[in-house]
Amino acid sequence: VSTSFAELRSAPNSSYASAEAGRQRAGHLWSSLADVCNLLQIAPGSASADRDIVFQHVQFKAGQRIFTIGQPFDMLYIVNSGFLKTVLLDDAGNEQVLGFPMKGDLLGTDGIHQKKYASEAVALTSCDIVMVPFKILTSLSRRYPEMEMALYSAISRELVREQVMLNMLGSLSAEARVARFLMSLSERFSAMGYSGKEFNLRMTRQDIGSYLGLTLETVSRTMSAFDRMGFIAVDGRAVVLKEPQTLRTLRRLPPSKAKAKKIAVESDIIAPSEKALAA
Amino acid sequence: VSTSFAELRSAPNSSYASAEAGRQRAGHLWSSLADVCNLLQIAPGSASADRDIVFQHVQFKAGQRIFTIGQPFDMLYIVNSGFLKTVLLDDAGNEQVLGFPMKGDLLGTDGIHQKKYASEAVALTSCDIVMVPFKILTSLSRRYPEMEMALYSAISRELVREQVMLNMLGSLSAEARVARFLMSLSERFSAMGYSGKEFNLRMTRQDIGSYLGLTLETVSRTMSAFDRMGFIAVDGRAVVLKEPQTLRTLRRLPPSKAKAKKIAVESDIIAPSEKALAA
DNA sequence: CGTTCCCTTGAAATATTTCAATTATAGTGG
DNA sequence: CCACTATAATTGAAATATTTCAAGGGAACG
Repeated sequence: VSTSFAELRSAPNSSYASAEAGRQRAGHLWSSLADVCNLLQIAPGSASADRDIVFQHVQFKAGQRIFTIGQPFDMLYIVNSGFLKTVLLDDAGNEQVLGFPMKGDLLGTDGIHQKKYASEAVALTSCDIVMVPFKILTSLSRRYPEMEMALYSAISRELVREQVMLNMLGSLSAEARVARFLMSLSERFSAMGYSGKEFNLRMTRQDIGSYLGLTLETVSRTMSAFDRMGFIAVDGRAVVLKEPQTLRTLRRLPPSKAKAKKIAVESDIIAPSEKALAA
Repeated sequence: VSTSFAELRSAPNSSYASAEAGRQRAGHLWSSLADVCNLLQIAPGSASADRDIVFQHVQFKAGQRIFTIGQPFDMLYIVNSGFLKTVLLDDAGNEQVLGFPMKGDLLGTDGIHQKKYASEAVALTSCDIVMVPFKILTSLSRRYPEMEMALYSAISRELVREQVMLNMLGSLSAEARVARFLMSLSERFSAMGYSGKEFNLRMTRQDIGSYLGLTLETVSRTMSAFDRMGFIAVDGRAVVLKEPQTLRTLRRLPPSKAKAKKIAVESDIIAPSEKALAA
């Protein structure tokens, strides 16, 4: 089931590579409007009949930026293949990871407001990206109402996704955040037709930590703990989900219970398999 | 300068009042398209000439819900006056505060995607809200391109606002979050023509804490600390900003410095005014 | 004028970070 | 192809920020 995840994963994470931002070279592929609708999981409606409009693809290598903060906005991007991260940069140049776009995701919508991109997108692996000029999209909206709704819907979905993240950062423990992160990846891989049970992380612990509002050490420790508890098997970037249901519902290791376990372990009265949990 | 903030502020915070959700009574006011553009701070363009379309207002009292999670989406709302909070509810019924909309803010855009509202809006004070049927807005978009852009722009702005919140929750200390929250309120009050220096909080410490990913006690303590340090004067919900510049740039009390101060205080070698900071 | 909710403050508990050292992994160039 | 270097991941121990628990006082509302 799981397709070859053994692609390159260079991601040199070069902090200030805005020089290399932009198009690497003219892509060789083109997509029709129907292709794009399909990628975005939109019912194409009558718009799919439009054969006049095609969209160019561009390829990016790991580490390259699709667009950068402040760059004039005129284009939306749709991921056709590959994995990316979107980030905000503070004045000190520190990255705040906002998300990990993959196949079917729409990028760049945050640029509409100020006519400049508010975040930047970095390729974590080789990527194939469809370029969609915003002007063309709005003109299509006028001709095909279902395209209009699709665009609103895509942006609205992004909004909801961020709301869920805010909720997560505002209310969940480190364990719960990591657990949900893994499940979210799992679901997205499944939706793409890959295995939701076994997959490779494309981002560093640092990236995950930034995304979840945690330090990389906490992420590492939490994953190791999940491994010891038998919820997952983790080896570097390779992850196997063994108890998805546990991960899905994990909110926090109940403090009272945890305390009880700790005491129990100290007095050696519980099974060794449970010691890992309290350790 | 500061207008009468001494309105009612009941906000009984009644957790499950979905029964009272919806329109309180038919409003007596109506807005033209030009009024709406003005409220949203949009250049009206040719659309303002359209006198055929008017939008109804509705009044809400503190504690009432403008819309609730899961309710079928067909309407956007624009705040004409009053203060609200938008919240997410988890399965246990706990509120996660997403924002504090006020005059000029657009509500309900998160409902576009699933055709159901993803969050709910609760009045914190009496509110006057303009109802804008989404269908009418999209039909206007087709007639007036500047209306189309205005709508995209408003949603995009919301997206950026949430990104900034994610950054805040992911990377800032409790002190920095509270400081930025106060400055953000200040700027919004200023933009509305009120005093940005002195204002009343319309939300509880609980609400602020939820919004900032902190407990209400931490919010209270942090504000008290700012007061002791002379950055603000706080008395319940009344706030006076005394050193906005300090608040604006506050990232975290530098640990090394804080430690130095602590030691200094313990050995009684620094000025009393500085003791508050280390205490 | 009592009841309820809200705010403040302290002290102890605890989750998470920070600092530091070690091992693994991937990409580079001889 | 191998060694070399830089980046990434793991883990421990100590430091620290924030939460939790608890109690008292204050403001608002009916």
